[in-house]
Amino acid sequence: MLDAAVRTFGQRGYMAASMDEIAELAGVSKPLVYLYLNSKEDLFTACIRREAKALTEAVRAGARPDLPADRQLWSGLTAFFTHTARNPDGWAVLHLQARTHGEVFAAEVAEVRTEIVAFVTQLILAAAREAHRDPDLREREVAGLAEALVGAAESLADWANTTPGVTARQSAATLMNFAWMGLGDLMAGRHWTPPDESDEPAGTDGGGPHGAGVTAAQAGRTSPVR
Amino acid sequence: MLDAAVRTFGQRGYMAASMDEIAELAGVSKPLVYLYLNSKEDLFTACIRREAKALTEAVRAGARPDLPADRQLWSGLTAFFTHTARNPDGWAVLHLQARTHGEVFAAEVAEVRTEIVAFVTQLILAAAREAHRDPDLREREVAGLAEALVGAAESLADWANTTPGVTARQSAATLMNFAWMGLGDLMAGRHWTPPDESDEPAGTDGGGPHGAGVTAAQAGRTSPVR
Amino acid sequence: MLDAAVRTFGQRGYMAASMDEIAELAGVSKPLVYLYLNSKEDLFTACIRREAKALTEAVRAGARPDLPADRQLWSGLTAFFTHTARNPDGWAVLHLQARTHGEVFAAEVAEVRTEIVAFVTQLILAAAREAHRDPDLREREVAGLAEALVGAAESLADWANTTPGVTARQSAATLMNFAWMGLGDLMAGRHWTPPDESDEPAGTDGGGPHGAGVTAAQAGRTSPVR
Amino acid sequence: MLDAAVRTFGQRGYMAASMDEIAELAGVSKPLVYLYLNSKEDLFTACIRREAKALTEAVRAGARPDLPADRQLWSGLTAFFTHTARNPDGWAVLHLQARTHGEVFAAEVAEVRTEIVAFVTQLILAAAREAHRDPDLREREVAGLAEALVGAAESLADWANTTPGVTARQSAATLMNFAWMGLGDLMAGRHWTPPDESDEPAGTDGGGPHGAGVTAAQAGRTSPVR
DNA sequence: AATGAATGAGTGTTCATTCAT
DNA sequence: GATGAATGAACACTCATTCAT
Repeated sequence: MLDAAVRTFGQRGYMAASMDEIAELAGVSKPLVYLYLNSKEDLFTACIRREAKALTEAVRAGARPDLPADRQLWSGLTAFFTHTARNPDGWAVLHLQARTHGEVFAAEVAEVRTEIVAFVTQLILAAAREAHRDPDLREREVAGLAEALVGAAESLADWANTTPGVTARQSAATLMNFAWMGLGDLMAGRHWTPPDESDEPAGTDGGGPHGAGVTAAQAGRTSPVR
Repeated sequence: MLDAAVRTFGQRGYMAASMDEIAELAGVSKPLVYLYLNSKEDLFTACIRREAKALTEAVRAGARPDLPADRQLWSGLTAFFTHTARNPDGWAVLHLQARTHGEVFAAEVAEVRTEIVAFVTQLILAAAREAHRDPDLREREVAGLAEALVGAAESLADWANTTPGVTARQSAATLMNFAWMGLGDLMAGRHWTPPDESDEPAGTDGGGPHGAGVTAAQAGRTSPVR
Repeated sequence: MLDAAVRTFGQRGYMAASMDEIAELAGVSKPLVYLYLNSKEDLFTACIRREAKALTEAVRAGARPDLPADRQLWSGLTAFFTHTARNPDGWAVLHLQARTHGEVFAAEVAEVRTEIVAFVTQLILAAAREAHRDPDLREREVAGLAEALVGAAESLADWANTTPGVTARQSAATLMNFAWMGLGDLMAGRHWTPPDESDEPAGTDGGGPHGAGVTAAQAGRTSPVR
Repeated sequence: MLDAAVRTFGQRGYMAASMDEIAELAGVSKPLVYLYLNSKEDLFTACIRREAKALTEAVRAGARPDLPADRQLWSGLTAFFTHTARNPDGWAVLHLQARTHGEVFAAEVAEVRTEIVAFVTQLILAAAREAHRDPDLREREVAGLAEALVGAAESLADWANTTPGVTARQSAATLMNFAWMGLGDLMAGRHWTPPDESDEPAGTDGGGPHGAGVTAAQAGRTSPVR
C-alpha cells in the first residue's frame, strides 16, 4: 500500500496525487487507506519515513566501516546511486516532493539528511587522520565540504535518474574523481581509480568502466599528489 | 504580473498557488491574467522561461571569457550564487517547483540546464588546454564532471537560500575549493584562494575589501601539485 | 438563496440537508453558495438569524403597545401563530433544527428566545399593574410563568403546523384561555373571549370561531374571578 | 446495547451519532449491533419505542386514578418531570431528535404523544365532572387545552433539563399554577398549592419534608372562584 | 454467536476557468 | 480593455453497511 503511495507521490507529486489513484493502484478501496494511514499528510509522512529509512540503511550497509575512508565513501556512494536508481519514485519523494510541499515534510527529510552529512563529515575527518596529516581543516569547513559533497551526490542521482544509460558505478566514479581529486588534479592527469568490483555487495549493478587494480587508487588516496 | 506569479509559485508551490492569489498580488483581476497568459500551465511556463533566461544571463555576464578558466568559473559561480540569493523565489520556481510538477515543466528547465552544463564543460576543457596538458579526459567524463559541478552548485544554492548568513562569495569559495582542488588536496592543506573582488562585475554584491593581485589564487591554481 | 436553504434545512434537517440540494433548489451552483455564505455552518447561522429576525419582528408588529396587556398578548400570539403557520420551515429551523445541532446554533436561538420571554414578562407585569393589584408575584415567579407561556406557545405552534385545520386564531384563543383563565376558571365556565377581528392586521388569517363583542373579554380581563 | 444507543443519540444527535461510537460504548462489535437491530433507522426506532414506553409507564404510574383530577395531574406531571430529568438522553431522543430527523420517527413519537394527550383530556373532563358543572367545553376545545398543557410540560422539561437547580416538583408546581389557576387568578393573588409529598409514589424523588393534609391545595382548587 | 476487515456512496469544500457586460 | 459573477469538475474524507471467518 505504501508502495502505491510512493509510486504515485513520486510521479504525480504530493498535491497532484489523488487518494483515489493511490487506492486504486494499491488495489484497495480508499477507506482502507484511511483506516491504516489517517490522512493524506500522514500517508505522505509514512512514505517519507519509509524511503528515508531504506535509503540510509542502504548507504550504511554499503559503506563498511572497516575500509579506509575513500573506499568507504566510494562504496557508500555506489550504494546510494544504486538505491536511488532502483527506487526512482522513492528518491523523487525524498528529494523533490518532500522538500516542496510544506515545512513539516521538509523537516522530516532534513533530519535524515543531517545524519548523512554528519556521516560524510566523519568520513572526511577519518581520511585526514589516515593521511597522517592533521590538516588545518576546521570543523566548520569540513561541514561545508560534506554539505557540498552530499549536494553533488543528490544532484547526480537526479541526473542519473533522468539520463538513460548512466550506471550507479559511473556516477560514483565521477563523483569520487570530482570530489576526491578535484579538477586541478584531474587536469594534471591524476585520477582516482575505483577498486575492483569483487568487494562490492553482490548484485549491485552490472559493469563499470574501470577494472584495473587498486594500486593507483591506493596511491592516489594516500597521496593524490606527488 | 509575472513578478507576482513567480513570487507566489516560489513560495506556495505550483499547485498550492491559486490564480486568485496571483491576480490579487499582481493588483489585477483574474480574467486579465487569463487574457495575457492563457492558463495556469502557460503562466507557470512563462515564469520558468523568464527566470531561466534571467539566470543564464546573470551567469554568462559573470563569467567573462577573457579570464583564465578557473577565474571564469569562480566569477560565474559567484554570479550564480548572487543571482539565486537575490531571487530566491525565482530559484525555487526553477529548481524546486518546475521539476516537481510534471514532465512538461521539467523539460523546460532541463533544456536551459543543459546549456549551462555545456558551458561548464567548455570551461573545463579550456582549463585543460591552459594546463598545456591534453589530458585523457574523454568528452563523456568531462560531461559527467560538469554535471557534478553544476549539481553541487545547485545544491549549494538551495542550502545558501535556507541557511542564514551564507554569502554568495562564501558559497563560491567553498565550491571552488571542493571542485577545483578536491578533497585530497584539501586534506593535504592545499586550498584554492578566491581572487580579489576588484575583478567582479560591478554591482554584483555590495561592498567588500578591495585588493590587488591574484597571486595566492594563481599560486594555488597553478601548483596544487607541487 | 436563503429561502432555499431554510426550506431544505427545515424539511431535511441540518445534517441531512446537502449543499448540493440547497444549491439546486436555489437554482444556482454550489460554489456560488460558498461565495456568498462561506460554509454550511455559516449558511445555517444566516438562516437562523433571518428567521429569528422575521419572527420577532412579526410578533412585535402584532403586539401593539397601546393595547391593554391581555389584548397585547392576544395579538402577539396571533401574530406568532400566523407567522409560524406561514413559515413552517423557518419555524422548524428555529425550534427544531437549531436546537438539535450544536451549541453554537442553540445559543443563537436562545438569545432571541430570551428577548421574547422578557417581552412576555413585561406583559405579565403590565397586566398586574392594570389590575391595580400589586400581586405578590416575585420577579422570579413571573419569569417562570413567562417561560411556561412561551413554551406552551412554541409547542402549540409545532402542533398547529402538524395538525391540519388548526388556524392561528384558534391556537391563540386556546392558549389565551389556557394561560389567562386557567383550567380552574374554565371548569367553572369562565372563558377569555377574543376581541373582534376588526383590529387585527389585515390579511392575517381568514375566519375565527368568535365574533361577539369585547365585553365579556374585558370583564374577564379586569376581573376574571368574581 | 440500547442504553448506549440512547445515550449516543441523545447527546450527539441522530445523524452525528456514528454506529462505531454506539458499538464501542456498548462494548460490542459493530456487526453485532446490525445482527440484533438491522439498521441505524431500526436502532433509532427501537430507542424511540423504548423511551416512549418508559415515559408513558412512568407517567401512568405516577397519576393514580383514585385521586381527584388536579391531584392526578399534579402527580402525573411530577412523575413526568422526574422521569425526563433522570433520563435526559431518552428525553432528548424523544422530544428533540425523533422529531427532527424524518417523518417516520416523528410519527413514532406522535403516536404515543397522542395517547398522553388523550389521557390528559380525560383528566380535564373528569375535573369538569368533579366540579359538578357540565361546562360547555366542547371535545375539540378540551383537546386543544390538553395539547397546550402537554406542550407546556414538554417545554418545561427541556427548560428544566438545561437549567441547573430546577427540580421536578418545582417544574410541576409552576405548571400547575400556570395551567390550573391561569394568569388571571395568579394576578389576583390566588395560587394552586402542591400537596404534601406523602402521597407521592415511593422512590420518586429522594427526601423532602413530610406533612399532613391537602388543605391549602384543596382550598385553592375547589374555590379559585370564591 | 461474534468479529476483523473492507467498501460504495456521498459529504463539504476548492479552484481553474469562463461568460456577459 | 477589463471585470464581477458564476460554474464544472475534482478532492479529501466519512460512515452505514457487509462479507469471510
